[in-house]
Amino acid sequence: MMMAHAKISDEELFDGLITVFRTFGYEGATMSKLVEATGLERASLYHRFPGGKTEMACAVLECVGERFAENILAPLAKPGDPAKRVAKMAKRTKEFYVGGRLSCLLDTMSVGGDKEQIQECVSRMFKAWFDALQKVSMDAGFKAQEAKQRAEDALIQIQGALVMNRAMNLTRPFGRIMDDLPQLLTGKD
Amino acid sequence: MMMAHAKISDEELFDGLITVFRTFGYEGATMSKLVEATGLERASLYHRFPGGKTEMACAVLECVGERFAENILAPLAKPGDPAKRVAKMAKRTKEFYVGGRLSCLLDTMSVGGDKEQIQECVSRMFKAWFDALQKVSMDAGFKAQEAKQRAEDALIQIQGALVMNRAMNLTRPFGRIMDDLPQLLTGKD
DNA sequence: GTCTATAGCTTGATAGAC
DNA sequence: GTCTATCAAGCTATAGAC
Repeated sequence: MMMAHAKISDEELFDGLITVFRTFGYEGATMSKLVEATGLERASLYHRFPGGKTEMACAVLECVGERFAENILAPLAKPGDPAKRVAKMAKRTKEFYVGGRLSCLLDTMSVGGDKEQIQECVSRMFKAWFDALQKVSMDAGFKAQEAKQRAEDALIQIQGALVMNRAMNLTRPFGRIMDDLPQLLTGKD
Repeated sequence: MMMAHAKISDEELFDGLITVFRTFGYEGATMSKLVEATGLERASLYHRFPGGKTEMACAVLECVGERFAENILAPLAKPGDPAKRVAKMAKRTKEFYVGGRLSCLLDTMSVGGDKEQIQECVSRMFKAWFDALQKVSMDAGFKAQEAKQRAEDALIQIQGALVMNRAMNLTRPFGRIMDDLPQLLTGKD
């Protein structure tokens, strides 16, 4: 029996790809899993991404980077009280990772890292995240060096909490870390 | 041409297996890579681990768990000043992860986690690590609840720093986190 | 206890119809 | 732009010689 042609939107397509790459990492994200998650056949995925799995992975990273910038980092650059901006960012981050139950794509995609192109994408996106955190910390009155360290600490704690959640199924630490972010980045609640 | 029989010690064998699983995760650790890293042929690996890749992964986790308990967690349970014990633990941890340049096996092995047996191993070993940290924090005078939170924070920061190092090639945060561990876990330096 | 050789399946990727 | 059908290569795992 012939299957109905699945004409899906870019958003649906990327939702499927993101889920697979985030859950299984680059190596674990097989074409079969990507086909199942998107509803498109192999050849259709290759039509959209002629560079194959590597191009899919990079496109997925870029897509998540854009969504992250719009939904999570944008509030950090708005005017107003830095502590309130960070609180908003923390709330959005909690939602983005579903209370910590989802892994970070940048984490899982960096495992095994023998594809230079992917490592470069991951590194660049982490840098954008870091810069946004450092900037809001400086807006709160911290000098560059102090703000840099606080931004590092924030990223470390977010990533660490997500790892602990994946490995031990602990959701509480992630929530606590998120709630403490305004204090960490701005010195105030 | 016939290859010389490679009779290697259990330690050499596990060194090879650990390196591959830690670097590439469970999915990325292919038999070819394991063969190359250990110097044994496929069939010889299956002779030692009849359960195949899954059994190898579990054995590797147990082996690392033992080494970790002996070299890193043991100093925590010795008599003496808790802050000094933690400092010793931190020093050993730095060496274990080569200044942060190596990933944590528990992290990379938990990516993709569709093998229940492996997830159970990872979770159990994290628990042992956590318990040792909580205990030394209680030895330093903190009540159970406070010590639990400090142990959580310590694990989160260690894991987070290792992720940041892998993804962004930043070694400095890991060293700083390690140096701050005595303060975090005991309240003193 | 290690090896060579191979089975059977899945992988990433491509050709060509519609 | 999606599909079916197929490829060569790589995968996990096994059989059997020494």
